[in-house]
Amino acid sequence: MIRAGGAKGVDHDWEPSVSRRAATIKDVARRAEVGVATVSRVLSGSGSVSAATRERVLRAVAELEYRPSALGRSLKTQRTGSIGLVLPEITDPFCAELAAGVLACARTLGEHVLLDVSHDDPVRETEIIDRLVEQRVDGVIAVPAGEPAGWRAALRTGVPVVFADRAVAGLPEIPAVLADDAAGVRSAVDYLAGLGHRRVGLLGTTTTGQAYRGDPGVREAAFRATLADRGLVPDEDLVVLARPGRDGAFAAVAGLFQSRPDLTAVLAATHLLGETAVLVARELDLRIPGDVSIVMIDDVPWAELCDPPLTAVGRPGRDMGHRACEVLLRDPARRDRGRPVVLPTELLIRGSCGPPAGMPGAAPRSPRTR
Amino acid sequence: MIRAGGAKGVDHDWEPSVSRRAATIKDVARRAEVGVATVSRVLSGSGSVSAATRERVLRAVAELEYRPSALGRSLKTQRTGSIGLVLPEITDPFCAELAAGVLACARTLGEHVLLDVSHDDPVRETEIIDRLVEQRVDGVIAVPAGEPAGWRAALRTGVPVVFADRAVAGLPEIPAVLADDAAGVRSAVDYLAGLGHRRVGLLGTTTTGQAYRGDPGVREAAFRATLADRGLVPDEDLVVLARPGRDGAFAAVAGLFQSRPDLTAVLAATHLLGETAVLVARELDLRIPGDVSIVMIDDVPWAELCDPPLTAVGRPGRDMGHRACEVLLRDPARRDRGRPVVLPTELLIRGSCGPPAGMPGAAPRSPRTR
DNA sequence: ATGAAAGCGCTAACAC
DNA sequence: GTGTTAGCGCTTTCAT
Repeated sequence: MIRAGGAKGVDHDWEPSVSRRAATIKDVARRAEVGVATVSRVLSGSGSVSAATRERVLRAVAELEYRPSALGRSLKTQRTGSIGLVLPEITDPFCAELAAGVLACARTLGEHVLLDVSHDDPVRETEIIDRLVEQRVDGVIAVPAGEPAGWRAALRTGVPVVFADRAVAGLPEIPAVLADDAAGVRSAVDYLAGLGHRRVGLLGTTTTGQAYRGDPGVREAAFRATLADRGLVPDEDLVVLARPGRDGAFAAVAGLFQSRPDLTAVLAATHLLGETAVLVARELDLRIPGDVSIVMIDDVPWAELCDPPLTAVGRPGRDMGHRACEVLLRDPARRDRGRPVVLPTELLIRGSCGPPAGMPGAAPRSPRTR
Repeated sequence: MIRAGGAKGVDHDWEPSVSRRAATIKDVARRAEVGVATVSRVLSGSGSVSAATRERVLRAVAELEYRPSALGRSLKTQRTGSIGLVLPEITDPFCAELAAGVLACARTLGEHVLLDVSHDDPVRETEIIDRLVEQRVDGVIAVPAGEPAGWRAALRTGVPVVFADRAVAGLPEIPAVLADDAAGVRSAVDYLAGLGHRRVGLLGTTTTGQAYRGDPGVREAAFRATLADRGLVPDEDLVVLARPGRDGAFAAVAGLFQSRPDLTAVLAATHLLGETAVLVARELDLRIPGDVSIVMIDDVPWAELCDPPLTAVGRPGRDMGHRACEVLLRDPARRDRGRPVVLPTELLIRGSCGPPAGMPGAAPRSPRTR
């Protein structure tokens, strides 16, 4: 195979085709018999090039199957075109939704997404941040584990950071996109109280490490506040905080259900707790909603498949991810003011709640009438 | 703003701290009064440096909060330390599991993961591949959408590719990590037949675009073959192929259930179809398993929460992801031989199957006895 | 309209 | 043991 040699003419013997080194901008320039700058201009669309030249360059690009290297470009421009996404867990349906939102937005903005999971471990999270900084990502979106130190360090490097779903106490300078959890809890408790429930339990989570804004704390507080507004003294035995993990959830739920058989309704602060509540209720032969009504925070696919379908407080995970990405990438103004973006929740009434067992009008030990 | 432009060693006036440019290896070298190579040696641990020098360098690194730039390094070494992960969907629980496996393995190997989703759209997938190549990822793991062209192009650039969960027909040279779907289907059908079922339906999916190895085709084939082995002529009316999406699933399931009330069991080839089957059965007032037994391929969290809990063929999504990553990153040998890695499935017997309605020993229109 | 050349931050020869 | 230097592939003045 003979190939007419270009300007400086010496033919390369291309190696056996299979693994010849990727073409660089220089190869293209040589082949098109132009300077590298011209190739760059053609490919970036900036500057001006004659039609004929452009044509030649494009042909060389095609013939060589040239792919510009983002490495060279990034080094020069000091932008990598990728952002980091730090999630506690990718198998969690809420996090996955959030990720989908980030991905969708990043795509429209032409950014890549570097994903990593922290398992809610601050040490690991800090490690991840470090590596992300080393990669020189253009920004980071995180559902933070709660330890401020790592994030402070990140800030010092100058990477823009946006929190989603949770915010870290003591870092008001980092913008956040949150769900209106307080309103969500309120809507759920109001609904339950409206049904006639007087002894409502809360299945919450312990706050590991630092306190969050936008997480456990506010759910608990909103729970108490709503009850108080209704003139119900929150019975402290009825709020139980589960340790992280399935076992913690199980212990908490079983403990609550067994120690307080007079309980008529419960609000599960996470979908894990909701799931556990359903399972434990089944094990204890408690009917839903006949014996106990359940509302769960976070709507997940299985909520509708449950029998009865579970009433839930839906939080817009996908929107939150999308929004966080927008704030990060195209809203530096907002990034500077510290006010968090708060997105509304929605009470999705399905079949898991009814009037309390003793209630006039309630069918005793049977599916709800009303 | 004046900066003393010193050849060697004039003190810089650092700017107001808030956004001064990140320190480079040069800054560190200058501050530690050594050459850049020494800094590099200290940081990479290679070569030899005197304890005293190392000390000085480390101090400078700390004082400057120096973070080596992966950009510079990658450009030089021609390795980015990141791999691409292309999934049809991140909100799908199976994909999320797979992603978790990849993430776990990548982490132990010190690689970053660039995630993108194709929505099973070949056009989009090709776009993603292109961008990944441009980023010079060290390799890509994909649950492919099915169009070979894009992958052929990828191969030509020299990026190693490994498929997971599905393989693309016509690309035997790309190694794949698959689940043993045929065995999974067989175990399910055998189980159903053993229970006494004679009229078993299959809810499959249409094969969009190219045919897969490891997806719809083999499930359907295994279904027919198992039935045949049992001496049952597969009734072609009983296998229905759903179009992608919720609507397609619904149409298929409703169609099957309504047109063939004599059906006593059904195998759902995907979790979406399983979910839909449960919903439709409920709507049609068909009891599970009294009127119809259901087995689903893919075990998902809600399978246990269903009432009754759903019997399913579990596929090791996380392992598959982990394995795919290993094959990609540390098993170039296997990468070359074309034989796919096949991981076993597991039949998880729960409560959604019983003997067929008319069966001697079966309680008519009621939960299973046996 | 186009080319030459100077880096971007790093590693790896190669000198000393 | 340590410094100097030549690139890696690209963009971007600055000349021409």
